[in-house]
Amino acid sequence: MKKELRVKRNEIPNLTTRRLSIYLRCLQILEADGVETISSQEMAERFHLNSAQFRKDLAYFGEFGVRGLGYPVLDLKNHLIGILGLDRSIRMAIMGAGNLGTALAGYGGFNTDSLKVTAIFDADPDKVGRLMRPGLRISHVSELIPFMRENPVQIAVLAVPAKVAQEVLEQVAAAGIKSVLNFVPVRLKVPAGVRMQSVDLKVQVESLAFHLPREEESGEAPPTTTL
Amino acid sequence: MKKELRVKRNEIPNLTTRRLSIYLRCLQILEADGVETISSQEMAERFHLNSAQFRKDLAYFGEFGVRGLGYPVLDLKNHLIGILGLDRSIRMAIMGAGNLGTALAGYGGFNTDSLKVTAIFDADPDKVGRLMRPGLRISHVSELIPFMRENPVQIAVLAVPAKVAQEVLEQVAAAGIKSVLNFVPVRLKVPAGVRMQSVDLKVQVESLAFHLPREEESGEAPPTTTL
DNA sequence: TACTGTGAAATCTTTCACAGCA
DNA sequence: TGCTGTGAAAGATTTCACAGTA
Repeated sequence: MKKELRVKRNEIPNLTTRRLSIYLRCLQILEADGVETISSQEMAERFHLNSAQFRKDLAYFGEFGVRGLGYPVLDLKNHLIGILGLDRSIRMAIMGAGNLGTALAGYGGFNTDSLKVTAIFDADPDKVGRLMRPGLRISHVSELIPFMRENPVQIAVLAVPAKVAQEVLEQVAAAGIKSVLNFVPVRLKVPAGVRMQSVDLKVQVESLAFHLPREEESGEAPPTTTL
Repeated sequence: MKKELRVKRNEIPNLTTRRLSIYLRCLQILEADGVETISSQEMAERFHLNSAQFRKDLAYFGEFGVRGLGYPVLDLKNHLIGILGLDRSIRMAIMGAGNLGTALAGYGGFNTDSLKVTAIFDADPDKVGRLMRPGLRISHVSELIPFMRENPVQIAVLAVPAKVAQEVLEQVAAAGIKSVLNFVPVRLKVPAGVRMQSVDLKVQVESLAFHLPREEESGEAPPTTTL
């Protein structure tokens, strides 16, 4: 009784979604290592995961395992690619050609088989026209809407200065981009119909700072790990 | 009855910790705007937060508000700085002077009053010695331990190639660094006594991909926002 | 009066533990 | 036998709603 997707897509826990992407990465490693079948237990040991969680996460989408044996690596990998929607080409535009925007445009994880950075925009006329790498020239933000008509992108990456972030987010939404990965450390009002994920590097560091040992304290605080 | 910290530090929910850092940022904006007092309700409206959550998050640490009035902005800001431990200097080392490492070394959020990037390491002899900016020269990884004796850092940022990530993480731990912000998209075994936060950019994008509309589907999926 | 601080309820997520199948 | 798939329990987090107070 192998069904694809047993509950509505938006009922899948957010954290499950993220783990799928991690599982996919692990399976790709196993595939490269020539492993054909793996049990949830072995998977957990090898990649520091939780075996029950692994099984339950997958169970939202169907029955991919074989009782008594485990999961067929190649098959499960392909299923995950389908579930995540990585079986087609996903194009991304980077908004902001600063330090971070430039690094992200060249980031390996954003330039894979399915994911592609196909555009980068900036407001600075000095930067516009510059070639980031063969085939990737910096365009002016005002060209976003005409660009989208020729070469639609599905995801925008926000890496602009804080002052203009809200404005650029609205332009992105107006251009019809529905998914945004935001790196700007500012509270944004998300336009209706847009899905936004924020990566806040300063928050990450400050939450590490919170747990740093302090002079006034004694006693050990047992550290833990996230993600 | 104003106590600082009513429960043990490691009993504070992880998500609360992160929000503290966001609250601090909001308060800094309010301070710059000359706002002296703010209610949890106003706070929520202005920054798209949840007012009950704001109150409850703060309640882990003491009573900072005035009933009938709200919270004194300056005072609460200073409390949060103390709670997060940003009232002292926190030094960070970037491991890996590639694309991302270089961008992070120059990232504004990592170079503030309290946070400072004071070192950057790489294994490539061609990069070693290069000056990233005045006062920040790329060192060879093998110099990490002697460097730590002279200029201890509290946080390491892992931005090295996946193949060497585990090895570098262990070197970092051996050098006595207890907090790691990891950008490498790989499952790492975290050495005992080390706290690690991972930022996985590919996972972020793929979880957006998961929710992208598909050809085979009809019907609207109402999008939402994280963080 | 207009707010905070907070128990209690609701919701969400993880983990347990085992029935059932290859 | 050795595993998966999954209800049910436990645990964590958010939200409600209101007593209490400046």
